[in-house]
Amino acid sequence: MRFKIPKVVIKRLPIYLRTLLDLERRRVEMVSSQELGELTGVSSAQIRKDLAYFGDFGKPGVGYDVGYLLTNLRNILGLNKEIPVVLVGAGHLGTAFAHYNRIPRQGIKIGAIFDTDPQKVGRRVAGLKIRDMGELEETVGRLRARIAIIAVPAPAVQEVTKRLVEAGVRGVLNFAPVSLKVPENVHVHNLDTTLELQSLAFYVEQDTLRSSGAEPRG
Amino acid sequence: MRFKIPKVVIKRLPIYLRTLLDLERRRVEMVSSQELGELTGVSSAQIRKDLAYFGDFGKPGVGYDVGYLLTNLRNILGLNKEIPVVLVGAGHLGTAFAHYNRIPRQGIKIGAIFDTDPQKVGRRVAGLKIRDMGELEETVGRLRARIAIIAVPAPAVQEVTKRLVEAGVRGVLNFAPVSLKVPENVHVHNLDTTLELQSLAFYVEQDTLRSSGAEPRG
DNA sequence: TAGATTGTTAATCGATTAACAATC
DNA sequence: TAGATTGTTAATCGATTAACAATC
Repeated sequence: MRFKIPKVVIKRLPIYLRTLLDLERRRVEMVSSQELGELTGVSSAQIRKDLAYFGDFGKPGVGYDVGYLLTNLRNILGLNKEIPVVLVGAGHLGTAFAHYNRIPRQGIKIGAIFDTDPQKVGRRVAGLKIRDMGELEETVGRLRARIAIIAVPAPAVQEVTKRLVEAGVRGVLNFAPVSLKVPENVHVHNLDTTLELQSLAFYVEQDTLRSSGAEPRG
Repeated sequence: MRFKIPKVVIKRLPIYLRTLLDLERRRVEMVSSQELGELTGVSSAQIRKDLAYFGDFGKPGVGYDVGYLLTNLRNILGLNKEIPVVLVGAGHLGTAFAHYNRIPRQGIKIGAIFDTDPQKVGRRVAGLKIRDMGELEETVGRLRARIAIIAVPAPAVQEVTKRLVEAGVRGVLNFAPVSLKVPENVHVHNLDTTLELQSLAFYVEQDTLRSSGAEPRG
């Protein structure tokens, strides 16, 4: 990249991608930043600015070609080829994830599933055989997996992450409520239901207080 | 609240809460903003500023009393009492969520689980009987549930949300990859694995290009 | 051409960091 | 008291919005 792209911009690109896929499915050929803004909830100015970090994809007076912008977004995000990921943990959450991603989306394909439980090892989930954790390093290397989804109990997450990183993983999607320590060349995205629920509780509580006429902290 | 609290601040409060719970478990009685910062990855100045939105909880020269700050954070987030939530969808993801929250954490307690599938209705998940969607409104009302977790297929999410909101729900945790339309007094938090994976792909791809010496877009 | 919409610059808004007087 | 750390103000940094010349 010629200069640093803000993280908020990268977070929005998949939203644009999803919306454009929907437009493509509906045979829409051109879209303006205004229209895309209404569909995504992002301002038109912001969309134009976000896209301009990566190139000039639009035509003044016309808008953006849906197919052309889709191709470019896929290239930017690195989704223009198959991306093998490994899933660690075949509990309820891991199983849910495996089923949801049974069919690869935008190149992202689960290449292997691991678990420690001997009862589970060898069984199949979403068409994939559950492997023993002992095969982790070898499999990650063979698949050249750079991304891992971690759906193991919180106490095991740090150790699993360490092994994955040593095996070559550079991006981790973590579902456990822990702050992972990783080298700075490794990227962690957390999906923490507890944090989201607790912050949701704040807003719901606020609204309840307000509507009941109570006056917090004077 | 006397003035508007930034959303980023509210998102950090549960992180402080979690870390303080850990300190309490380890019998630590006092903590400085500096120490809390090292444990959470948030700067000490930011922690002091965040907390100061809600009151003066610390003592100059000493720091924060762990128990006292915990109590206050619980009060701020509205977690000082039981918070009934309903879970819609008893598929893999809903089941994972139910098992993880079998024991209430910080007051948040699953009060009911719903599904449309007649095969599932009546069966038990994490000690709770799965109810038919027909009971949704009545049950939400009876439990006075203000928060719902939605773990149903994407095409059903908007309709389910509409019914929940009409029944009194004001906060929604949505796992499906859709932009929910809700009245402005309803809060939606999205946990979207697809978006997180795709943005992760960007960073991993970048690093791969950089380390291989390739030069993107000149 | 006339109308529409881009890419980009300048203005605004908001959040983080630095610094320090107050105070335990 | 001397040392430490808070709460808060001012300075900095970053992201969003507004506006418009360029151009299809």
